[in-house]
Amino acid sequence: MLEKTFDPKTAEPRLYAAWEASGRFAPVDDPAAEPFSIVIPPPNVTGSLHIGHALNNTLQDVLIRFERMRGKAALWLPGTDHAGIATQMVVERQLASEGNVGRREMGREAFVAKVWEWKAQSGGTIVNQLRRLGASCDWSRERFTLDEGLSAAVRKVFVTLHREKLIYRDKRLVNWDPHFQTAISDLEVEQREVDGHFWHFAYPLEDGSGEIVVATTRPETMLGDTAVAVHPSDERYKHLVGKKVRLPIVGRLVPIVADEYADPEKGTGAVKLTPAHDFNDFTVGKRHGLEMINILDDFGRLNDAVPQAYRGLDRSVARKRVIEEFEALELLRGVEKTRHMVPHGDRSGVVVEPYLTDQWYVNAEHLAREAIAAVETDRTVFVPKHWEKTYFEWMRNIQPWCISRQLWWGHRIPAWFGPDGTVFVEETEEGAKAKALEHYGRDEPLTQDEDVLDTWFSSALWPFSTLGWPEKTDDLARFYPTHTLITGFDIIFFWVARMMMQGLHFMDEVPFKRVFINALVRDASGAKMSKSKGNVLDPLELVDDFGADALRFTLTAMSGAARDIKLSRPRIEGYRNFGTKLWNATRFTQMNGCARAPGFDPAAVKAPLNRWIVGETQRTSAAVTAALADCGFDEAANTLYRFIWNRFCDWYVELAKPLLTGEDQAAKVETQATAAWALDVILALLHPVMPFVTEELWGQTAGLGAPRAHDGFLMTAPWPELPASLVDPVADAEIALIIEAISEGRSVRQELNVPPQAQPPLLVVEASEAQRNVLKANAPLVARLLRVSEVRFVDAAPEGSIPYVVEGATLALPVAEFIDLAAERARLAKEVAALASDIARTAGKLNNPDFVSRAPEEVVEENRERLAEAEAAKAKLESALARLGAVA
RNA sequence: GGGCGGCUAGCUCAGUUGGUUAGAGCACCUCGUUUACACCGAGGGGGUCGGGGGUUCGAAUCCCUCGCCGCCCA
Repeated sequence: MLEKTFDPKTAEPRLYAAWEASGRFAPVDDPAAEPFSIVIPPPNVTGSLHIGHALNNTLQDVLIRFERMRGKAALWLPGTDHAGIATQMVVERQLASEGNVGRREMGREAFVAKVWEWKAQSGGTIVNQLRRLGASCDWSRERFTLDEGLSAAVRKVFVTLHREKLIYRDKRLVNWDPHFQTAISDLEVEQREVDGHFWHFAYPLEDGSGEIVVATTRPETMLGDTAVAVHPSDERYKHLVGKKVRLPIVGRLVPIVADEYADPEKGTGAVKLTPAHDFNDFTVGKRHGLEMINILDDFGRLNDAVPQAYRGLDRSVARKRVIEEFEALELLRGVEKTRHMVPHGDRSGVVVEPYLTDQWYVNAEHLAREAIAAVETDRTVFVPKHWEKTYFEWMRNIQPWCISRQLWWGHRIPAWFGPDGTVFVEETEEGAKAKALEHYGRDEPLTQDEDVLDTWFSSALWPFSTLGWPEKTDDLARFYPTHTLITGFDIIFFWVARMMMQGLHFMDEVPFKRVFINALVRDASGAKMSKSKGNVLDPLELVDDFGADALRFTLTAMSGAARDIKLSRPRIEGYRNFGTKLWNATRFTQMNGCARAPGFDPAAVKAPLNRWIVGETQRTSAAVTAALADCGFDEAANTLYRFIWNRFCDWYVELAKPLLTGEDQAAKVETQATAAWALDVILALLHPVMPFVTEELWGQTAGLGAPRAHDGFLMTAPWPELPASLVDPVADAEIALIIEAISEGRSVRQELNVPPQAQPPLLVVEASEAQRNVLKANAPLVARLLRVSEVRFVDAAPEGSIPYVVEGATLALPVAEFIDLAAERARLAKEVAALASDIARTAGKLNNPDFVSRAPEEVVEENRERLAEAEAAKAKLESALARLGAVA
């Protein structure tokens, strides 16, 4: 006998261990099985599971379990990402907190060794947390972006793209993060609106004929100014173009140039140009051949290109000093407050500097062409579709991708420099040496590029590098392209787009046929969860409190992708209760001898109740299958919830009780077998969403009756495929009548405050022949659930009985002695009013010639029937009301 | 400034291609411990579907417009 509730705390670890030990997380070996693969969005190796991971991985697990049960060779390939900046940051912080020397003092080799140590120590955290969630990843194929195999893939891709001139070295402005002292890509820059000022600075004209006033939000950059620009058609300044100004403080003479970049409407209409520290100024500077003076060092301090007094100052200190000096020189012409966008590093949070350096770039524009075309032609589809727009928007305006990072943790760039700066890009040092020998005619010392690659460079290869590429492995042949990618919209650019580019370029095939973009999890009030706000729900804590199934079901049921998920504990609690409900329904069947019958054929059951539940089960299985096949995770979950709770438990189990305890042995046996059959189907359908409780129940019921065709784990049991012919409309109608008779009768009783103990008969006043037969055959059932003494057939409702109409039949409860006549009149009047308004609406439609002539025939017919039914019901209730009036 | 998403019951959300009386869960009120389940059962109240306009026989659903909220890009 089952316990009263499921105990996730003990059962989940036990079940997971058993699954994992079975080796069945790996795809089946059967070459006939259709491959179905997904690759995990690799979490940061040193990270820990947050609620977003929980959602994303739950959906992946739902999908992979579904396809595995459908008999596919289902592979969910897991792994982790080395997460360059993030990990290096964590380790540096840890070193500092332990009072160690910094990484620079420590040296590259020692530092990287430290990071590996940290990875060894904390790298297992997140994958173990995924296990707690129930993720059925094939751990035997687990990969890490810095694995030797993946590193080989990275080198091969780099070298190939370099040969194709799609990777090149260039000196241009990059986004420089002074905190980490590295370049970052455009995507890693966050524009934040901040309060600032416009300072108006006067630059004296060289010839002493006056001054020109420029406005700037960044005073310190004036130390690197090399021109002033005005709009060519700006009458105020036309006469100054070609003249020079002498930069205060610096003393440098710089030209006034005419350029359309200067906006006459903005500020003073004249703009200072610092080509080495502003993206716009850089472009203008190129146009006019201006000098580019870099005034900063890697740390964001002023360098030796500025006057002595400023050297070594932090940029923020320098800003204050410049302003003070302008004031002292009486050249400050004004200050206005402004709000403006300032670029910040997304990891460091510090203000990013445009900085002139040599970096490696990918010609993303070239690679994007095919990636755009593939989505345009639906070789890869986004679900929901509208995310394609976001993808296209970015892809069509893509900029060169800066891929070098001045970090130590990552894939070191496979480029070696000779003494004269000649670069040799090869997969190995030996290869580079050979090329150098060829080039120089003798051995020359080579030094490898110090930089590493952007983490996303290796992530972009994930769908094929994890399958063994560049080796021609069986896995690669079998599982590439992958089927579905499930990820968040926040990394469409970072990751999805780049996988599309690299996959198409190197595999000539899209990396995945479908991309499902999952929602963002927020707190109950809709705010983004963050540690600083303290509104974070820790998925592991939720698993502890409610079990993994409850959390999974909640996330799945709320995953309607159009909107954010507002997660709250009461919601999870409710779905925990759902698991308990199923548990107890199983417990009930167990107590009542429900067991699988050998050779049970659901199409052959006789009792209408059993025929009905068989049909309902079929409908549910078809709906759930269609939903899951289409990434309709929420729909699948909600369909199951309604079926299991509101149909199976609320009605089937209740209606089956008399059969299970009754005298009719044949009906009893059939019901036991049907219940066992339906429950097996339910467990299978629910398994992808709630794997633990279903697996446990599957195991607990394994010994009841005939053995299952599949006697292993539910996880690998076949998915229910039931023919639509199992639906029996006659049985449906019969059960509908019974359910309605009971429901409506209960409603009458409660509304009129008939005492629960009272057991009047149920009177059947008017009903069709078929309906009479159904009510007669099921009299004990109705009597029990409606708490009436019997079902009695009468010719007319006696005085003081309370009639109600269901499915066109008139039933009545003789409960006059118990009730308040005024309450009953009110009830009837309310019903009559509701019917009257319905009649008015329907009649209005039918009296409209346009409706009758233009609406489809079946819609018109439906309305005619509806009107007739409502009118009949209204007449019955009105006569009852009249009788009551007479009594009073 | 451009784009996307949202606005439906007190709260969180469903509502296929326009077509019964717009649904569910939670919360709330009433009743109930009938041999699966109080992590339960029965019943009930509660919405002019953000505003306005339009198309249509018919609009929560399609179109236009305005408002508010959130996000992305510049």
